[in-house]
Amino acid sequence: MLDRKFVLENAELVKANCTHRGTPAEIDKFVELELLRKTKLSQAEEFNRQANATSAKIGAAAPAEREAIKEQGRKLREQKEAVQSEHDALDKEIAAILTRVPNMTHPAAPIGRDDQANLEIARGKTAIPTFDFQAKDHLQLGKLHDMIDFEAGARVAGAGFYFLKNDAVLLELALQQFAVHLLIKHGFVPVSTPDVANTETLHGIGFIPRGPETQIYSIENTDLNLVATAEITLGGMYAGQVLEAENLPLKLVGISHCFRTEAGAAGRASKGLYRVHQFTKIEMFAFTLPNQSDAVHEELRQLECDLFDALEIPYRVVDTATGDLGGPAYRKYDLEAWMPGRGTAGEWGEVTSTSNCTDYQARRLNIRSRTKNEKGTQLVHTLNGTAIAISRAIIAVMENHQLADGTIRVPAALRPWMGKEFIGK
RNA sequence: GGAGAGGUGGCUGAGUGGUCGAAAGCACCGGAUUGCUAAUUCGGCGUAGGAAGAAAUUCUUACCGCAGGUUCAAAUCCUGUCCUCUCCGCCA
Repeated sequence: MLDRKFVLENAELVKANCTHRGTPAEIDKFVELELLRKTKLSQAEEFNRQANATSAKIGAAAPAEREAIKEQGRKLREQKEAVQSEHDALDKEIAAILTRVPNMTHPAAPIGRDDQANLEIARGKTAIPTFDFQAKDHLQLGKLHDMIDFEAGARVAGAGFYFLKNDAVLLELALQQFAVHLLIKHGFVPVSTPDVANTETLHGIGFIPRGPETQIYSIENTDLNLVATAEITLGGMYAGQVLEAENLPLKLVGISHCFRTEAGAAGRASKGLYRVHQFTKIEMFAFTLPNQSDAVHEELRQLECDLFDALEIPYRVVDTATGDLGGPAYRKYDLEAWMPGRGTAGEWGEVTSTSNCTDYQARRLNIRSRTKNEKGTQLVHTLNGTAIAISRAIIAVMENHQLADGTIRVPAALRPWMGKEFIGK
């Protein structure tokens, strides 16, 4: 959520930003309602002030006068209530508009309508593999080594669910170990988070559960939802808290399962593990001071690159265009790994995403920082970044490291955790 | 899941209808003082919003887990809810 005062004072900027983002928002209406709300607020406060003053007199007043003063107080409170309810109605309407206004955008982010305008800004260290044999996709490789069972997943939970088996399980554990250990070395605090979160927390992060087209599974007759990413729980972890500035940036690496309904994704054909209803993810999250967030964002991007370089997976880094940014993101980088089994001769597929959300999430979650010996507090900035989304990382590892005989070479970085050099030998 | 207790400022902890944004202590900040030194003393010290001002600052509203209610007036009374603790039950 943006700051109301900021929107009011920068209506034209915000409007232009909404246009670039492709999210129409009623900024003019917001300005009109907000100005009205402010006058209502002052009126209500003035009535309240008078009423408080009146109440204060009663204790000292002579008994004979009390009834008259009480009556006066009653009237003032009634007037206050009347104005207050007008104010509250406006406030609700304003909040609804504001919820739909996306974050402002980093000036360097490419402007464009959709992912076609995304800008490739870097490539990984590993070259796209050229196979002198017919490359298999991860489904074929998985079948060969009995690693993935979609049929059983469907029996138990429906289409889009799966069982990992045998070496896929070792691969999942190895990827987790590898990523978590690397991030701990970079000062991240490892966290294993709840896989459910209440609706307020989801709203704070910018998700809208229980609506049409929602990506979120909700648990019936409760206020709980299955998390779509540990970003939700990691961000919510410090909701309402004031963090000491000297402890920032605070960097967390969370492990959680992620659940996504993929409603509305039916048209986006994808096979195998690429788009599934549940996967495990290692997620980075950071709370920073405002002047730290750009640097930490670059750090998260670099860490994602380090991880995929170490996995010897070819990738490109994309600077996400305005129209393709999620609501809370100020700037977003995606890593797209080369997946030889996608399309006819391989395609890029998104494997990580890191966003600087500035104070957009912190405002609703009310996460602030305090600097020693300084008065007041300020909203922190929040950032998130995928370290390893297991399902997609597995695709990239299996497909890029396959050999002519169908065995899969385990990248050196994973061998200590896998305990083997090849899958299928 | 059942029974009981409790949620107050950075911390401890008073406060059961008006004089309470809230005693006291600790911590912290500023000044003074100091040959007995983890001392003494004076003062300051919550957060958010609004108004005025160039600014220091001043005025004002809200906030005592959260949401409602009663009342001219609520930290204080009532209802709901969340959380914590203790005991019991169940259990990986």
